[in-house]
Amino acid sequence: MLVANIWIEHPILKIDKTFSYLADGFILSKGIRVKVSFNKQTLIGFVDEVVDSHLTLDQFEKVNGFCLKPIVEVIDEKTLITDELYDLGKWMAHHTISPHIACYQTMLPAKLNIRSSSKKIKYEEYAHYIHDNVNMTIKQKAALTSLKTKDVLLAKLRKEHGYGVVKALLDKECISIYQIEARYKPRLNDELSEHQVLTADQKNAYDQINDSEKDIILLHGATGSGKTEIYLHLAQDAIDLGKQVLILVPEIALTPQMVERVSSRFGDQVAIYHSALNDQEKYEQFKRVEEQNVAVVVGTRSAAFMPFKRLGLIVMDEEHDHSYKQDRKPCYHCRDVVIKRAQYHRCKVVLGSATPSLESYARALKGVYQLVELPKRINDQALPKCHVIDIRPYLKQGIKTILTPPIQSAIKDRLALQQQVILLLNRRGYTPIQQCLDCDHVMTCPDCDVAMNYHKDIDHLVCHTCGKMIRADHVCPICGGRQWLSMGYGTQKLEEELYRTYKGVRVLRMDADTTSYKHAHKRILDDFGAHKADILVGTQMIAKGLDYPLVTLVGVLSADATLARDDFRAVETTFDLIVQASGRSGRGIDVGEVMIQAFDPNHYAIKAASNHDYKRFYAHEMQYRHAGGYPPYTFLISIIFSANNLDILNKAVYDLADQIKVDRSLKVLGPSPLYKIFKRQRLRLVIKGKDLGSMIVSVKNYIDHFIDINHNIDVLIDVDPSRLD
DNA sequence: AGCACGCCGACT
DNA sequence: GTCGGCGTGCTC
Repeated sequence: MLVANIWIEHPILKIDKTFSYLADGFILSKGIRVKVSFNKQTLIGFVDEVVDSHLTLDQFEKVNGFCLKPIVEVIDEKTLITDELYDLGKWMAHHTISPHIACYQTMLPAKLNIRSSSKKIKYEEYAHYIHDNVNMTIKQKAALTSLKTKDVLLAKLRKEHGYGVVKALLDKECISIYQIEARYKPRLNDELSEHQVLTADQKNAYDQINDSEKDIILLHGATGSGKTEIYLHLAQDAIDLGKQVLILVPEIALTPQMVERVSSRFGDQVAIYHSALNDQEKYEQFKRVEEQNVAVVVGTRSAAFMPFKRLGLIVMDEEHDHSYKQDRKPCYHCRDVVIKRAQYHRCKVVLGSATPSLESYARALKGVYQLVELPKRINDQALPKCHVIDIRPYLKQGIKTILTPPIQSAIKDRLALQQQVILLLNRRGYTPIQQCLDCDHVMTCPDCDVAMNYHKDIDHLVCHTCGKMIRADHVCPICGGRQWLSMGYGTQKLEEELYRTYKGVRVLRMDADTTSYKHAHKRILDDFGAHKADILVGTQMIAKGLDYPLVTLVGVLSADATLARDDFRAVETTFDLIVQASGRSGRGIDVGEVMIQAFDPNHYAIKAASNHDYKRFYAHEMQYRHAGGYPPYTFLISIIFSANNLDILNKAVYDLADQIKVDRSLKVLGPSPLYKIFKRQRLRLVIKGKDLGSMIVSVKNYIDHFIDINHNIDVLIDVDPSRLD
């Protein structure tokens, strides 16, 4: 008797274990989807393993105390995943303390998601030549001849030769029709470009990477030092060996530029994978990789799970970026995933950044990773000159604009020279704060305890945490007042102010609001690249990777806003943002300039960033991490508990904290209250320790028990969280 | 999450 | 005497 252990796709995913089913008469292997009856419902499951039991059905029931049910139906003929990805899922479930099924769902494109087996896969119809026929018109002959060399899309054939002609050929059985699954090919450059010759510095770095005995290389290169060209050369080497290459970028906003460069080198062997693709496109890209029709994949976090069979190189650009960390269950870090995959494929991982994460840099200094440095910009181009502007004196003078006089005149100069400007303001919307004129109440989201932002274009207040919207003419919930004071600056207001200040200026705005429609990122960036605008305004999504030679001024308008965050990584994030944004300036012939507006211009992060001095920042920040007992000196596990009822939540979590505190090897911080989101009250525990492996095991035990007895409390575990705010 | 079983109140 | 309220607990 064959017994299949199956992960059940269950709505609440709280049960992380397999269920056994009778598999006699089915062809099964791990990674195949099946329909099974589960508690009087038919659910979809994912086969883990099939074991040949020597027991009979009756004996099995006696031994185990339950009766095996047969599998209802097998969905897939072939397994969805490779052995490697199957093991990767198990590894991920353990290391992120997440249910296995959640991990496999994350790894597979939505079309193959276990639940969504019913979603239609798109097919394309092709026409195929069979034989000639004597009774053919000239048009029919022409159509048939065009088919002789290769099969043609039926729709295309009909369009070119006419519907009737094709029908006649079909009736005469001169052609046949067959269907194959559609394969999305992104529109790529037709012309291929040659590899550029590496400069001496680049060649040196390239050689160091190749000669390194270590498999993980941290490429610490200044912004504009030509890291991408090195990636492309390394990729070519891997392809020449018949291997595949994975290039990761942190945000979709960066994929157009990277895709452009990679595809102009490698043509249609390139696949793109990021969250803006629809389900069908993702599925088709996944299959292209599986069928090995792709040599290079460029993508964001989720591309780390592509079904490669012979990876030769993984590049992770901007490795410090926090969007590599998923903040939903399973909270995995893309860097950990690709390092794991590289071990399996025995290939190198190149982590590139101008501002490496402290963890990675520390590992490189310790010799765990190979450190390769590229301190200078390409062709000895100067790093941009940075000016830090203290906002406070202007505020005292009563100047109520986000653009201080020095930056205003600098922008004016650039516009006169027909050069371009990038302005970074890490706040979307029009104004971030709405205060009641009668009682000073600041309007917060009714579901989330965070201030609501006014968006002028839609004339609504928007909660940036949950998306809730309220009409702008709302009444104050405290005093009934109707008059509101709008304070602060968002990108919309900045855009408006630029139009007012500079007559005839052309401004593009890039933030979550302007990039919601498909291909919006590419469209905005293409327009800016074609100099259809003078100023690009945006949130952090414009800080990284963009390379426009006409940009000679970058303004970071409120540089220390991120410092106010109560988070161990707040300073690092601020430093990164300033250095990365600065790096957009002066990448062409003209020397670039950067203006940084801050309330605290003497803060060490701002000073170090304005001097492009990573090492000094690193030394300084590591002291703080050491003193505070934060990563990379310790490991953290964050556990966020949420429930509708605060009393129940408090009691359960305080009890749990007391239990864990008995364990002397673990340090427990909290429970600390977090602001509520989506109407749910939240508490967090942070576990600190020196040995992540044993921390994972004990936390898993405590939480499994906790979930068993607290059904109404949601638990989100983040092993090695990238931030705590 | 469903969907059962289960143990107490208002109806023909 | 039973129809049905939704509390509790299980799902191979």
